[in-house]
Amino acid sequence: MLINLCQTFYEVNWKGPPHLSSAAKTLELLTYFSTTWPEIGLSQLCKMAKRDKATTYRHLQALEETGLIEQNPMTKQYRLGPATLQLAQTREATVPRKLGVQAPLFELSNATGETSHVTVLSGTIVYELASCDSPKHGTRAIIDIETFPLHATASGLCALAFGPEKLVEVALGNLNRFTTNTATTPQDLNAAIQSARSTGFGRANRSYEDEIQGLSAPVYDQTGHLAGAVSVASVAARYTPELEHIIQNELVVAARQISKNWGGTVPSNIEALWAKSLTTANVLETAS
Amino acid sequence: MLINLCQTFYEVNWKGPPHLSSAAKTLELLTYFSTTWPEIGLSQLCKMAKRDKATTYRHLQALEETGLIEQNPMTKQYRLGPATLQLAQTREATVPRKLGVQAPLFELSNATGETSHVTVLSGTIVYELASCDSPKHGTRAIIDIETFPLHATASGLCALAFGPEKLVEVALGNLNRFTTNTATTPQDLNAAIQSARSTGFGRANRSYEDEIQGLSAPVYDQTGHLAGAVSVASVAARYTPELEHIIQNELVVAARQISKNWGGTVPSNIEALWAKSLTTANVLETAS
DNA sequence: TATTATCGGTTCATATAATGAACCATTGTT
DNA sequence: AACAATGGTTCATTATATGAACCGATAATA
Repeated sequence: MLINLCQTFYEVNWKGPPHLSSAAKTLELLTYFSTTWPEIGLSQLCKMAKRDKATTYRHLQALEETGLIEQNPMTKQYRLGPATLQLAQTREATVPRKLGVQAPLFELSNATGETSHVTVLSGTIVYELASCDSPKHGTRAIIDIETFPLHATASGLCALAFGPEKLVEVALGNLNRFTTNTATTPQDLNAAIQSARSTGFGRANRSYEDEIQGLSAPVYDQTGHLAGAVSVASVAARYTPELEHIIQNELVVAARQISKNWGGTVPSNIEALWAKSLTTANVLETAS
Repeated sequence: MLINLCQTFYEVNWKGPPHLSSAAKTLELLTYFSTTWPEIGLSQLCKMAKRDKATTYRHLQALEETGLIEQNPMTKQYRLGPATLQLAQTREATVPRKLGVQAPLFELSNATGETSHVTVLSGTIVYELASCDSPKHGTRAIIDIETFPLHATASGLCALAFGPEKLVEVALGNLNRFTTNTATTPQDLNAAIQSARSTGFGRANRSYEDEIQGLSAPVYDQTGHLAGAVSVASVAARYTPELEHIIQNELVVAARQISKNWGGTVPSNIEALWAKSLTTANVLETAS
């Protein structure tokens, strides 16, 4: 698992896998480049990756030969290269994902007044695919990570609850604490997964970031398996049962639409869970 | 140099570099995926890359761990993964290129009635960045390669003529013949380079594909060095001096605009070459 | 101006990690 | 039922990656 959640604090808590293939080590370098840190010098990258300079240099050269990175001729620092654009173009031509996501996300953000985003599951990693802000509120959730921890985010919980079983093992092996609410014991995590499996929604109640409440619904593609999740990240301070009800309704709409755009459909057991959840929510709402 | 110009004919003429690092061999696998061949099985990929199955499998696993490729759960074949989208997003946020290219390309195709495209130079490789068709003619050039040979394309000649000197050596080491017009001797190549240096335009007269005539102008970025080229690919059958004159005029406009959008300017010596070329063309035109 | 501390890049003996022939388990075809 | 594909795995061999020390250049420090 090659995840760098927060490059800024790379010094602390680095615990690299004991044995990585040379190729994997080379590819891992790519994860250090981000929009917040787009250019990295050789020495800096060595510190980040905790690797030798000569090795890192050779790895960078391999990446440069294929155009995945390039050297800024002015600063001598390295940055992602044009080959990345090629690959993305081919990927999107092969498996159009972003295309089927824009409109539903826009609707979702509009209807809820909150930030929405879509993630995709590939292997054991949950990736950010697209996100959409709502201008309704001054404060809003900002999605600035690229890979989502399975155990601490609504998207991740969706993957755990409705994706391949092996994911749970992976998640159990990596129960990082992000906030006081993060599930860091197998018991807590299983409870969260069970909750998702009984409601049809992944829920992250300030478990990844303080003040952010995430709610998430699974999305399917033509394989019939879980392909990702669509989520709404709300500012916890203004989270109410009414808002949750709205979000759940809109999530269901978006999840259906995105699944359709990806060539799949939401399985009937998930639809049943949603129907139950929404009815219950309705009851609660009318009771209040 | 990791170039796979035409994966369809991988069987013939494969002559891989003698020694590649493991990482480089892993990355090379990425080049076999294209829009025309988006999914590749393990055995097939072994044949293409002329590599052992076990090795290829391990390489694929490394790529899969980072999300650069994924396995289609239905067919078990491999395809590019979602991480490619992440990288492209970061790249475009770091070095906006496509953004500054769309409008000028559209204008260029419109004004010339031909297919136009922009390439970027990274290291010693010329990459396709974007292209734009014109609906004017039924027959039109289709750009379906991703990396452009230096010695046989207009874009490549621009890079050789106006880019770093070392490119020439690289090009001389790889004088593949594509058509009967391809420059396959150092003499021919030098003549083509000199022609570009004296006119300010790269020219590929059916040297890469039969029936395609390419014309190309250099583009610059904030470093002050050549960053790429903007080109028009015409169907040779309808290529006339008048059309060439139009294309040259429009190329100059596009090259200036794209350079500006990329934070650079066209150097005055190039501008001088263009001024001379266009005047000469004018004379020819009025004379005819 | 000399000193020091960076930086990106290079070398070479060492030992670790990549390799591929042969293997297995499935699947689909004849 | 035999065959020929496929994706995936094993393990002895050895080729390949590694990193401490080094270089030259640049830039800040004294």
